[in-house]
Amino acid sequence: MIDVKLIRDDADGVKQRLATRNVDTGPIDEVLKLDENWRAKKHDAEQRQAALNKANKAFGTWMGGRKKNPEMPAPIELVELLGETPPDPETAQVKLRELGETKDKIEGEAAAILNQIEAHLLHLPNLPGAKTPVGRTEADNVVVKEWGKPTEFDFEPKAHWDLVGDKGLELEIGGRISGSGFPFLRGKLAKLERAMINFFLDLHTAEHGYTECWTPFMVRGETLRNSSQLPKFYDDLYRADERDDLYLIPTAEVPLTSVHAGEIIADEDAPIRYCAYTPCFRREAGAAGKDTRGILRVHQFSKVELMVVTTPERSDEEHETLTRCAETVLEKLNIPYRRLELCTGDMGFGAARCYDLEAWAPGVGKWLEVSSCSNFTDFQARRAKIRVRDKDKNTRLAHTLNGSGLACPRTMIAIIENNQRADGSIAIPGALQPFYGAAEL
RNA sequence: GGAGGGGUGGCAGAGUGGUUGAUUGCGUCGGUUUCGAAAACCGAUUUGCCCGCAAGGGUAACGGGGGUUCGAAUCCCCCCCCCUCCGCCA
Repeated sequence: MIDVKLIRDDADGVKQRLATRNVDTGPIDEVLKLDENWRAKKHDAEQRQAALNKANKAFGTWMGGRKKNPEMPAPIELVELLGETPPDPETAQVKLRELGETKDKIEGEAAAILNQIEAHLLHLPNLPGAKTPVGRTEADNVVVKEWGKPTEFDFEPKAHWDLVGDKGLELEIGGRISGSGFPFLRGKLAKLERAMINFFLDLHTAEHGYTECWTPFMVRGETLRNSSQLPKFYDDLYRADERDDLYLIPTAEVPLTSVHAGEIIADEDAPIRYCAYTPCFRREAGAAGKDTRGILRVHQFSKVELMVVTTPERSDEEHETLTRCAETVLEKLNIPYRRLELCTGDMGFGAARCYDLEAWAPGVGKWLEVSSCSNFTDFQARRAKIRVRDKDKNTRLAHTLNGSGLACPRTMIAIIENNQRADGSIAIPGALQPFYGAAEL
C-alpha cells in the first residue's frame, strides 16, 4: 500500500508518478475526499469519546460514593457533560446511553469511510522509484548489462522440447495427471531438477549469507495480502476450496515476506536475508495460449527465492547485492544473460524498482526471464506491518526486496539449449556436475 | 476428529466490571556513586491514529472479530494460534 499521508500532502505528485505506470489516478482524488471526510468524523467521535470517558469515570465514583452516602450529589464532570444536574443515577444512565449511541453512530460512519479508503489503496500499485526509467511497455525496458556472448553453434541448435524427449520430459504424462502446464519429469531430468535446486540453495546459503527456510506451500489470504498478491491478483492464484481458506503459493516470496509480519526489527539486525526452495503455483490466467510449448510457461514450477528485509537507508544497496546473487548463479552455470531494468509501465504491482534477468536460449531463440529482482520499498511492509527501529528508538517501516535465484524450468531450458552438441547429447555445466553426479545428461 | 489447558507490555508474570495502558520481577537505556567496574540507589522504558508550527492534548489496542453495559483485559458468542491427552494417518 502507498501511504495515505502522501496523498494527503501531495496528491498531484502521487498522481503524476502513478500515471507513469499506466494507472487510472481517479481513485486518488476519491481517496483525498474520503480522507478529509474520515478525519472530520474521526475527530468528532474522539471528542465525544473523551467527554464520555470523563463522565463515565465520574459516574462510577458517584455510584461508589452513594453506597456510603446516598445523598451524594452528582459530580461536576457528569453535570458538565449532561448540561444539567441529574436527579438520580438512572436518569444519568439514560442520558449517557443516548450520548454513547450518537458517538457510536459517528464512529461507525468513520469506520465505513476508512474501509472505502483502504479498498482503494489496496488496488493502487507502488510508486515508482526516482531512478526508475519511465516508459509505457516492455519495449521501454532498459538493457543495463549483458554477460557472456550468445552461444555459437556450427549446427542448427534445437529447442529443448526436441532435445530431451528421451531424457525424461514427459509433458503428456503431466497432462494426463493434472493438465497442460504441469510438467512431469522422469529419470535424468528429474535428477537435474533436484541438482539445480541443491546447487542454488548451497550457493546462496554458503556463499551469499542467506538463511535457508522451509515454508508452507499453502497460505492464508491474509498472508497473500501482506505481500500484495491479494486482493488484486486473485485470478492468478490457485485456491484450495471453500472448506479451507488456503491458497497455493505462487512464489516463496509470499511466506517469506510474512515471517516478520507485525514485528519491529532492530536496525543492527538488518538486513535479514532468507532463501527458500518451494514449488510455485500460478494459473497464468492472463497468459493463456502464450508460450505454451515445452516448459516455457507452466502452472507449477520449482524456484529458489531470495528475500531481504532491511532499513529504508539500505534498500537500494541491497537491491544491487540481491541481483548480483541471482546473476552469480547464471555466471557459474556459464549461461549468457542480460539484465533489464524494467520501466514504470512494465513493473510488477508492488515494485518501486525491478531488474529482470534474462537467460539466452539459443534453441527457442529467445531471452527467457529467469529472475525478477524487486525493491518493494515500504509497500509490502506497510501491509505486513514490518518495521525497523534505530538506536534513538525511531521506528519506521522496513523495506522488503526479493528475487528469484533462480526459477528452474527456464534455467533448465537455458542449460539444455546452451550445452547441446551436434549429436544431440547435452553437457552438464561444471558447477552443476557435483550435484548431478555426471558430466553429461 | 474428540477432551482439556492457555494466549496480557522486550521477556517472565499479576490482574475476573469503575482513574488499569495495565501491580511486580527481569532485561534495556540514562543518572548518582566509583580511578574504572560491579553492587546499590534514582529515573526512564509499547505501538497506531487524530488535532497542533511546536509544546502539548485526545483516542485506540490485553490473540482476532462481534455482543452485553453508563463503563470490559475482566461477562457472553464466533474464529485463530500454542500446549497436553485420546483417536486417525504419512
